[in-house]
Amino acid sequence: MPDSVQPSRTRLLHDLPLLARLPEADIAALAARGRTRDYPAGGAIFREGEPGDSLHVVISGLIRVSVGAGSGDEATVAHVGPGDCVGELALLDGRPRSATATAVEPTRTLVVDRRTFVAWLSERPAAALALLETISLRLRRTDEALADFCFLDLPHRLAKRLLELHGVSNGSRSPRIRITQAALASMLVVSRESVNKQLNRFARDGWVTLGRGSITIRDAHALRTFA
Amino acid sequence: MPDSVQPSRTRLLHDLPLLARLPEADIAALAARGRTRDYPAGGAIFREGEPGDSLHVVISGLIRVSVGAGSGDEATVAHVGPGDCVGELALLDGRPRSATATAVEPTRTLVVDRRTFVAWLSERPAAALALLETISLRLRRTDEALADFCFLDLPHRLAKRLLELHGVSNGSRSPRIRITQAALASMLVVSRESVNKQLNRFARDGWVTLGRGSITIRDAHALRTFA
DNA sequence: CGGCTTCTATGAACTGGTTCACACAACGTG
DNA sequence: CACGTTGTGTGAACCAGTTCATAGAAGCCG
Repeated sequence: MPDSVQPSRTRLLHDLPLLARLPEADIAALAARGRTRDYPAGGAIFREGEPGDSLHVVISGLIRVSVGAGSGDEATVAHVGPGDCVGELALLDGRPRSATATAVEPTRTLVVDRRTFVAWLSERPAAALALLETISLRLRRTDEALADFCFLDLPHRLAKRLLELHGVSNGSRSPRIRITQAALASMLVVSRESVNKQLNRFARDGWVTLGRGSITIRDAHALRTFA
Repeated sequence: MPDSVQPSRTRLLHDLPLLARLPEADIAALAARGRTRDYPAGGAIFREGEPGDSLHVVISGLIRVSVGAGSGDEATVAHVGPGDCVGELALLDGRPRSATATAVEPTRTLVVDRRTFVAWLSERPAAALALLETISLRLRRTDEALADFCFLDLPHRLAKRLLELHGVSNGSRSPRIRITQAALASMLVVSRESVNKQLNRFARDGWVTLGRGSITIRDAHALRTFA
């Protein structure tokens, strides 16, 4: 592999929350052992139930992580972009994929397989500790998502989700969220129609304004106190 | 601490799924540093939101783990008995408790605090790896619970849960599950009445028979194919 | 430009589960 | 043994969110 690729890969892994706090050298060692792979828009990275033993770090593009319900029904669990990763669970425990990952846009990933990763990890105790902490946090977030889903009705969940989406894109300083109502519905695991009706209620209150393929937060404070 | 206590503690930790695959000596080292604590029936081990930095391994008794919803509404997340543990998340990431743990019966636990645990762990890379795998599995199970809750209706979730409860008590070879319908409802996060009505439907089909404080599985196969 | 596809909007009928309001049976205890 | 307490059984009214049906508006492309 050309030397020129190496530094950017290292930086990529370094920005990965999963590994963020590790020494540079360790990360470089891991990056050196990965391979890149490309997927077209709509291409499958992996599917629920498949045996899986690799971690994908997104270099560029966007991946949608979803779980299905047997019947065509499915829910979007997460979107992951550059610097984040998918498939880390299969990496750690070697079990079949628990979700499906699909490229939404043309996407390039850095692939690290289980054997490589475990070998690398077993000689770096500090890395393992950091990983434990990261995975704990993720478990915690999932627990919270479960609780929200159990206890909160659609209006509250929607408000919460809007604020999250707003927060993510807040780096770009814009209150405008680029997302379709159908995609939002899939995240909240409700029907598109319900999302639409609730959004219009928020709009009537002046909390948001709606556009085709976008939602603009007008009163984040009101949304926050509501949620 | 008396020598006589030590071996049983070590065995206890050894049976803990979180640590099961570790060498005996490592486990003994950890057990030696813990302290036992006793709780009366109904006593609080810890509460949601509290700062937490300790792991409790149940020596005897039974603990109910629950999450609340602000409004008095709450859901039972798990029951943990001897050999299992609660509070491991706070241990790993030092965050506030994400759930409440209450002793259902008089309960004795072995307490290991964060500092102790991290010190112990950082000199045992293999342990960290095993832990990572264990936590991954737990994350996976939570994900699955979330998916079930999203996609399955009450009858299916109930059937599934009955089989799980049956499986747990299967060691004692009895198809009779000792649980009240209210407790079951709290696990499934539905009303007691709904559980009752569905149970009676199952009973009409001859799949279960109901008693005061107990449910007896008559046709596990039918339940399984249904769920 | 005209025509297709995607996205938003909205109402009507339906449904799974909730809350409320009971009735009743089993158990425990003064 | 009478009485509170805990647990089960059931119907009626209600409600949040679903499905179905339909319509218009915005963008995309030959």
